[in-house]
Amino acid sequence: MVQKEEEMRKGPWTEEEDYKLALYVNLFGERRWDFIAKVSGLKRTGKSCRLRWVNYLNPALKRGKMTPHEQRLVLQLHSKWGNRWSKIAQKLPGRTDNEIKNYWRTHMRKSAQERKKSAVSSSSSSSSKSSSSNIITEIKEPSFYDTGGLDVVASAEKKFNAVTPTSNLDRTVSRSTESKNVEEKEESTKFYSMDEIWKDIELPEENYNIPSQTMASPIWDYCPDFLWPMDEEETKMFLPMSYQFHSFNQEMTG
DNA sequence: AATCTAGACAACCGCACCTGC
DNA sequence: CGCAGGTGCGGTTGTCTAGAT
Repeated sequence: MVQKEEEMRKGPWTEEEDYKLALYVNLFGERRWDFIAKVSGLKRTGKSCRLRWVNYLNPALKRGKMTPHEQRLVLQLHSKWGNRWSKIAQKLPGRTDNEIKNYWRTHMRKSAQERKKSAVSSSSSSSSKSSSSNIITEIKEPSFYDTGGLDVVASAEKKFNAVTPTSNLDRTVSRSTESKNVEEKEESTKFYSMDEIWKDIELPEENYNIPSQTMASPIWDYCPDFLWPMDEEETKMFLPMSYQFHSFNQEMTG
């Protein structure tokens, strides 16, 4: 049933793997990942396929740097929800939880380092831990970028999340209504003053209208249009993968 | 030019939850 | 009700690259 572990590929995805995955996700939708992994002939786990799609191949993804607006949104939402990355990602179309998580991690580490420096240089006797900016904690502490203090809200919400539909789409739809309720609940919960948070980041207002540096996922640069509006070409997809990819390449190269 | 470092991004892992049997 | 498989999430680690030294 389950493929032997030694047969499963790990590590970076190749272009060919991306092609295959994109084709089969288009055929079967963004679900049944184990099934897709199996029928596509990819020596990857369903989990790995899903991750690759969600974080990289999904055409809805924005790529490139976070805009100042997005950066502020992340900070604002994180102050409300803590490390609920998927929840935060829902509010930033085209951004993944992984991307936001990475962004946060990188920038909080940076902020923490700067803070540490300034703390050392300004005062060596200050040992107060009740700083208003406790959103930033010491580097190398466990989960240093975890705000903490939101456990109550988080656990309450966890119970609220008990009803979860199956598909990604359903989940998103459901969560949008769900999160609204949660938001209503949380609206009254205390969160960090934004002034305190904004102090830690640059706020180039003038950059607001700068178009975000976005681009399609790399694979879409060379994926032909015929891939997405599916028609009789679908039948070809059921040919052996070696043939499919070969003919695909021929399409690409003319 | 070589090496070092930090940032950005990709991917894996473990756990929890959901669903169908 | 319990179990197994599928899926999603958060945490963590690995890799690549650009800039600094």
